Amino acid sequence: STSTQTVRSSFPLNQAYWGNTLTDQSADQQKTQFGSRSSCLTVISWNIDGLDSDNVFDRVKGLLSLLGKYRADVVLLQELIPPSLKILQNIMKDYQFLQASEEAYFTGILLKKDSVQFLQSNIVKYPTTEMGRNLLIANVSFLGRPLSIMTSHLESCKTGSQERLNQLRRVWKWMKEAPEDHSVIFGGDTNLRDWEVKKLGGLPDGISDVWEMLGKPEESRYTWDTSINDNNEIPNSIRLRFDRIFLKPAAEGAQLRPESMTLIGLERLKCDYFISDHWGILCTFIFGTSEE
Amino acid sequence: STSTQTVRSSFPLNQAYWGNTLTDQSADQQKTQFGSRSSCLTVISWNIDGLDSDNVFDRVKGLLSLLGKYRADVVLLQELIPPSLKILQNIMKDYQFLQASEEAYFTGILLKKDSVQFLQSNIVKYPTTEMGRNLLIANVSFLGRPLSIMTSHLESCKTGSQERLNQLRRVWKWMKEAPEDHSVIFGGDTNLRDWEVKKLGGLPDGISDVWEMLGKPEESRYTWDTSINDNNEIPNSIRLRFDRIFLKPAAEGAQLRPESMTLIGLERLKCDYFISDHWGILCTFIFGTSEE
DNA sequence: CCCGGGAGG
DNA sequence: CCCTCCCGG
Repeated sequence: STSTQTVRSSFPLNQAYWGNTLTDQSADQQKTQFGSRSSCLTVISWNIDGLDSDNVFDRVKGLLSLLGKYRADVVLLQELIPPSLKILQNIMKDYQFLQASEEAYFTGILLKKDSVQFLQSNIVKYPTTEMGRNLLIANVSFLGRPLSIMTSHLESCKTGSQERLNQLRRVWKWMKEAPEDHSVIFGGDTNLRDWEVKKLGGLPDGISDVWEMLGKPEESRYTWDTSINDNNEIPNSIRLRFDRIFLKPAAEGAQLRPESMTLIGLERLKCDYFISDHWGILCTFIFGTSEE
Repeated sequence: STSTQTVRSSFPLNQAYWGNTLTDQSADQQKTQFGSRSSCLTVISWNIDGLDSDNVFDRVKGLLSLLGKYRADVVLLQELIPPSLKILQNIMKDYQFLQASEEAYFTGILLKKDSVQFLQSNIVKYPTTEMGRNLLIANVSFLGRPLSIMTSHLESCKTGSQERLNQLRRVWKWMKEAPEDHSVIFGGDTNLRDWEVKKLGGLPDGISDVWEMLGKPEESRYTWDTSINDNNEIPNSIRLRFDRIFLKPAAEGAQLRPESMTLIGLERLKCDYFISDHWGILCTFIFGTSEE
């Protein structure tokens, strides 16, 4: 349609296709292209490095391109900043935006309106954070089933270990205390080192690490990888699994289980930067029984 | 005698009195003054901060003054450097010197010849030290009883924790494997934090921390204390019990037990420095039965 | 030989 | 947002 063309030309990206004027037909085709079915839940989690002010516009364009390509039901973003948020909101009219703050940088939950029904949200404070971090929660309905969606950007840097683990315990506590009939998905930049999780005695009963559930695929292990990503100009090759997705399935009924996990944002932009210093995680879930 | 005067005047310290020409009478008076008896073993352990090149001569003079004041049977030094060692050797003719290395800085054991009979020595390597540290052992006879005397300067700094604990395990192993009829005394700069000992499950059976045996006296707790000692110009007040003495009594016969522990080197020199950034430990032991 | 922060790789 | 080194406190 003309209006669709207008949206495209006002935002000149080769792969960009956005707007609430997009026909249902083309949206469905899009979903089919990436193997989704209507019972499949697609989640993206991504620290988009709002603290890096270089090439911000190019990087947001690249982000929009990929978000448009995958059209995830739920997008969990960390290090959103007001200008980038504004751009996303202006383009992604078919998503509902929740944000954990208005200032500096913060997390956000984007819910695809046509598949995810927003019910309520909650912002949980981390009382001792020195970096303004918190936990953002959205309770939603997806295919008639209740979901709790959570995201956070846990305290950064090796030196933040103690505080980060306090925050992680709080995340797990909120996951555990979610209603039993809710499937709970946490996705975010945890800044975790494996030894830190070990230090807490591993994951609590009932909560799983989605990457581990999928058999620890090497190709989607490291979400922060300076051997490839040089946005930060770090000469050493360091690879860490900072970004993680945790799942607590509902106690009864069809169980949500992970189907795939892929890293996104691996392509270099024309400006030679990557969209972020983190790769994004694209994760699909499906409702099923243990029998199938 | 004239030669004694010569020694004194060639090393102009108010409190210095040294030389193998010192009369037995004055030596005994000296010992009596500090409460020693012939069955009492006096041990000094001290990291004399050879890595600090400021006021070296003044500091060595101060050290000599105190070593002369106490005339310990055994002196365990860490951070000896060749020039300081040479001065000590030239003055302290009544001591036998053992050193763990010839280069850089190293530990030494000084044995008072008229009370301690040297039998043999051993230098144990720490295979993974990054700071050239090792364990120096002397087997001696004191009052006809066999003693194992050990000293070491365990890996420094908070970051050296892992290596330091490896070294500590090795020290304890050598203490445990000393002959059963030997009393074993380790004294040195362990650089230990209390949580590190806890991490190893505490002291092994049969080995005790002398400061703990004496009831953890607060006044001899912290051997490194920047609230008083400003040699390192550290503005924060940090107090740590880096320097420790471990004891493994002989399996049979009269048991060596600690009698007192005092910190030394607490006075400021004329140059306004302390002798070292560490206090020294002055410790007395006595042979006795558990009945007395 | 404490700790933290800042620069450079 | 990695690490190491250096400096100042």
